[in-house]
Amino acid sequence: MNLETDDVRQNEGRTRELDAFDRKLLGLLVEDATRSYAELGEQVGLSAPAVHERVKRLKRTGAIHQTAALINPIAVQKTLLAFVHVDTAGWGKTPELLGIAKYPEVEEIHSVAGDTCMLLKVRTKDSRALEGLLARIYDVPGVIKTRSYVVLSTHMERPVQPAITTEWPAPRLPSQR
Amino acid sequence: MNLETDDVRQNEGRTRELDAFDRKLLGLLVEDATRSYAELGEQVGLSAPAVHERVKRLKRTGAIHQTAALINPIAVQKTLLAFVHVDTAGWGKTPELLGIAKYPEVEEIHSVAGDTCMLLKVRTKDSRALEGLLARIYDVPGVIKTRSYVVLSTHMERPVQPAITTEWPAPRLPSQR
DNA sequence: CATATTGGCCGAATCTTATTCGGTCACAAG
DNA sequence: CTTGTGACCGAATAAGATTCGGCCAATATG
Repeated sequence: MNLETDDVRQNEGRTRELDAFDRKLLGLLVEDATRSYAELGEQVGLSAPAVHERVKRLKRTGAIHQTAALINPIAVQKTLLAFVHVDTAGWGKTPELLGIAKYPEVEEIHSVAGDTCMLLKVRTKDSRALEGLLARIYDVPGVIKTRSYVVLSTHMERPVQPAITTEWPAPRLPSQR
Repeated sequence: MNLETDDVRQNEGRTRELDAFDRKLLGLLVEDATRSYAELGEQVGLSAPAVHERVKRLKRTGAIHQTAALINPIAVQKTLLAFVHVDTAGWGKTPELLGIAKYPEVEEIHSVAGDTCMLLKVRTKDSRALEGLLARIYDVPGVIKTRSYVVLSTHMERPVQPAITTEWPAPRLPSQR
């Protein structure tokens, strides 16, 4: 592969408004990133080189930040999914807490508004492993308590979708209740 | 592309234990699914055709269920991320509630143990859109109330990792606290 | 108004990579 | 011991990615 080719990472800042073609391409690629440029072109009505050019730009500008294989948690022995709310004394966004990112069972770490400080999405082999992870979380200075929501079943889980609902249907009126 | 070629979807059931090569390949592909088979082979110590064979099997057996472009929420105008806990009267897993899956801002729907019935991960354009979505959730018969945790900042967010922590370091002993 | 300049598209090469195809080897069952 | 079976490899082939030159429209420029 040539150097200078496909250099992602440059011009991260550009956000030159996505047009209809870009949106469609994003939709198709989120669904299946293995499609050929020829097929993509056919779907959106462009030639393969034109699609290639656009996809390259989407990557360059960061609209697409990664192309990943999504794996089945069961296949890799991660049967337990849980969301852990962490209350901390003071400002929870400490390097120590972020340090738990080193464990591959931690998938997300967010600071949230509401009665908790941090929210974690974790996926472990079993409850034993969740316990091990929670123990490590409690080790972090400033952690007051945690509340874990163990997932019983997942009805849907998908990557960020490019589509946006522009018109929210009116809720049923109170009189109709 | 040939028919009969690359038919994923068959033999979903097979879970013939993943070996070290498979794990390494999964790790590499989760990180970047655009790598060539030659490069993958170099990394794990196999020839390109051998890698191809294994990756095909990983897809066939469902260990890899999708290859997706992961997109930057900001690029598609989805600035607001929130986790919504939904309390329902009775068993919340109704078709009506699952019906909200049709909105592209809904990324996850789980049934959870704990004081709530369902947990949603949603990503919207702004708080206005979150309101619109919540209105639709309240429309579902049986929904008692919701609690939303709005994300202020995301410190980490990544796909399912194949690695597993086998030995959890011992927590600090109480005497050391 | 005439004319550069730019950006984006296309078809036609070209080159890289995926995929297929024997053939070999190790291991296990008969 | 012989026969399968599964997985590997190198080489050959096919498919797809990437590059290239030219074209065209929209927009600046003199």
